Amino acid sequence: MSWNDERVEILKKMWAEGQSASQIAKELGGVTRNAVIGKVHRLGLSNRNGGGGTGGASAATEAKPKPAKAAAKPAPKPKKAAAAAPQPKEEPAPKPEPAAEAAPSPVPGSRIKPIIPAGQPLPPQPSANEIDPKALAKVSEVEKKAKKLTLMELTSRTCKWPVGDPATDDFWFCGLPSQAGKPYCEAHVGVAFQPMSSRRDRRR
DNA sequence: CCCTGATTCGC
DNA sequence: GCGAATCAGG
Repeated sequence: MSWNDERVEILKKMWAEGQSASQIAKELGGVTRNAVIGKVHRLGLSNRNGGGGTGGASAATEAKPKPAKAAAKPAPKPKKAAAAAPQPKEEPAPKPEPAAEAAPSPVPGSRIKPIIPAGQPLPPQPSANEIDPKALAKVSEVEKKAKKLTLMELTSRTCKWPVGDPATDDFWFCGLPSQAGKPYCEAHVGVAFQPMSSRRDRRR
C-alpha cells in the first residue's frame, strides 16, 4: 500500500479531526499506526490544533526546540498563527460549580468541524487538587452508571473499585473502563489517591 | 497492561 | 519516502 493522494487526504482529514493514529491506520487499512505517524511527521503536521482534546494522549513534551541547523532562513513560516484559548492558572476563587460547556475553539481560516465521537465530553480543565467534595460527588455519580461487575467479571481494564458492603448482597465493583493502566476509573482514582489528609503526625 | 504520539534508522 | 522498532508519556 502506498500513499495515494486520496489516502493522504484521508490521513490529513482524520488527523485534523483528532483521530488517533491507530484509528486512521485502521481506516486506511494496509498500514500500521506507525506508518501513519511517520507519514504525519513527514507531511509536516505534527500537532493537531482545534481544541478537541480527545482525552487520550496529548503531546508528551511540548517545548521541543528543534536543533535548528539551518542558520540562514529569513523566510518566516507562513504557518497560521492560531491563537489558542488562554489557559491561565486556576484562580483561588472558589467555584464549586463545574463549567457548563467547553468553549469552542474557532480556528481562523478554517471551518470548525469538530467531529466529536459520541461519549462523555471530557472537561477541558480537570481541576487538579480539591478532592473530597468534588471527587466524592463524582464517585457517587459514577456509581450510578457503574457496571456493577462481580469479582470474576473484572478484567485488566475495568475499574476495580468496590462498592457496597461485601457482607451484603449489594456488593459490586465499579467496572467502568480504566485505560491508563490504573486499577480504577478516573473518578475513583481521584478518591483513591487522596494525597495526604487526615493523618496525625504520629512521629515527629 | 493498555493506550497514545515521537523519533530513529535501515531499507 | 517509507515504516518497524524503539522510545517516552499517560
